[in-house]
Amino acid sequence: MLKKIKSFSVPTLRRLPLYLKIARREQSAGKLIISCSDIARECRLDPILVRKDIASTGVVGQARCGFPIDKLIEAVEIFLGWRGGKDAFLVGVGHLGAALLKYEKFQEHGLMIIAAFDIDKQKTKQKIGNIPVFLISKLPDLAKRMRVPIGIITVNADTAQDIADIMVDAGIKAIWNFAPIVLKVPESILVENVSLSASLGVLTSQLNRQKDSDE
Amino acid sequence: MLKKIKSFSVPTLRRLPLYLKIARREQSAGKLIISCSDIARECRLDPILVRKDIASTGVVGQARCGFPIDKLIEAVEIFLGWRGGKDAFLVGVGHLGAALLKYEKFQEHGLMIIAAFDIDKQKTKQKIGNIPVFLISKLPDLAKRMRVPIGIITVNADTAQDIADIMVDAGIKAIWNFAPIVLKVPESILVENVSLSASLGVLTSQLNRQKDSDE
DNA sequence: AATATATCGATATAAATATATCGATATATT
DNA sequence: AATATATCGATATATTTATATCGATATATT
Ligand SMILES: NC(=O)c1ccc[n+]([C@@H]2O[C@H](COP(=O)([O-])OP(=O)(O)OC[C@H]3O[C@@H](n4cnc5c(N)ncnc54)[C@H](O)[C@@H]3O)[C@@H](O)[C@H]2O)c1
Ligand SMILES: NC(=O)c1ccc[n+]([C@@H]2O[C@H](COP(=O)([O-])OP(=O)(O)OC[C@H]3O[C@@H](n4cnc5c(N)ncnc54)[C@H](O)[C@@H]3O)[C@@H](O)[C@H]2O)c1
Repeated sequence: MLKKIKSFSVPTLRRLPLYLKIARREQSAGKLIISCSDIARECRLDPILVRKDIASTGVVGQARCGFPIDKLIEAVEIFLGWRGGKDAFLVGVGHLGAALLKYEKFQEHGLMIIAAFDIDKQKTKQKIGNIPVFLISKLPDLAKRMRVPIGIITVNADTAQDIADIMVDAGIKAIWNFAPIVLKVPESILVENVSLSASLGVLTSQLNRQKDSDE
Repeated sequence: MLKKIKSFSVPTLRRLPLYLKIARREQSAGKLIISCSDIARECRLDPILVRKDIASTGVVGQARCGFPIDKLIEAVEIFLGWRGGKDAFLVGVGHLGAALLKYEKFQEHGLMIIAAFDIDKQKTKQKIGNIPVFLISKLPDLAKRMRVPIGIITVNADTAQDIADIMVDAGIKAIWNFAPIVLKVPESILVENVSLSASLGVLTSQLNRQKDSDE
């Protein structure tokens, strides 16, 4: 019974952060109202699609004018779970992991990376982006005590499953996975994969086809 | 007339790299044949979906057995444009850009980052991941002379459009954009965005909804 | 040799997503 | 004040994507 969560369209969830970014910028520029058409033009999307996406956050607009920016921002932030901020642990302080730790904008997305972990003792000697790095062995205890909901995986592909297992055991509910493998986790655990291969596949495949048709 | 390129499903293009990775691994392990069911199980997808995806690459299988791995790999690589390798320039040697430059696996995806560019002269003093870094002012001439098809954007959001303009002028055909903005480019230019906000939006939104239903 | 079974490939159906249409309404324009 | 217009919100349609069904076939099993 409880399983019947109203699930929202993933494409919608992926577009909303962009609308939010635009809305915030316009708000900073002093605007009080923004219309779906404005957003759609900038995103190069159909205004009807933007309106439907925004409708799913529950915010109500004004005919002929658009949406009050403050209400729109609030609704989208709440809908995305970006209000308040969620704690996260990052595991794998390598090239990519360090880049993420140094990225300051995640706070705008309600993500607080409060600690990082690595197996390499050298990495624990310094803070990165003002975030402390601990030995991976410390993760379970810390995660349980602090009830950290999100784990970020930036270790090598062949270690990623082990780290996922550790995270699940430690009570982490959602995993943001940058390693190029499909993690095996219990159904109740959310996994979102960032697959650069997938993205690159779209680009190069289309590039190839375009070239073929040119000649 | 020429515009009528048979376009393939983007979801399919995004899944194929994963199948390829699995196929390559199984080939290394000595296997000669692989079935859609095998791949589907590992990817946690419906075998029918995997079969349809693979069918779009044109490879033919054997009833009751599966696909010859070598033929499958060849077909997917060709389909994705990963055979031969495509040259790319990267602009913005900051935290993220440097991580990408140091990532060795892009060659497996047919991507050869042959040079990087930055506006900061300091960055040009050293190779990163064995890739030379030049001043951004050198890009147009080099790109034109070498006919580089792909540009990777890892500069700050507020500079990304300028860099895109420079790339388009320099004859680059496809842009892999890591900056969180929608680039304005001519229709003929391909753009693929890597949006961490989008990915994070899916994760946190679903996490929120799950939590709501728990209590 | 006969039978069972797993898989491909084609076709059909279902579900999800995107686009179109239309009335209502708030503002701007005449 | 009357009219035009841009936008919302709801509903309808079209398109895309995913899943199901079924016959053909190659191998394994009895
Ligand atoms: N660098 C990129 O641009 C890039 C791009 C796409 C995908 N990825 C993926 O991201 C992941 C990380 O890539 P990277 O380039 O940063 O690799 P990296 O080798 O630089 O970093 C991996 C880090 O993980 C740590 N680690 C290894 N095993 C561990 C364990 N058991 N517990 C804790 N820490 C452990 C290592 O010490 C290292 O610091 C890989 O899976 C890679 O495929 C990276
Ligand atoms: N670091 C991350 O984890 C991360 C995550 C998501 C998105 N991004 C996006 O990726 C981009 C880069 O992020 P970052 O953290 O690496 O930033 P960064 O500030 O570390 O790097 C930006 C680099 O671009 C260079 N640059 C600026 N203007 C330039 C110009 N006109 N020509 C050439 N080079 C120029 C800077 O000198 C710097 O080296 C940003 O758009 C950011 O939003 C980064």
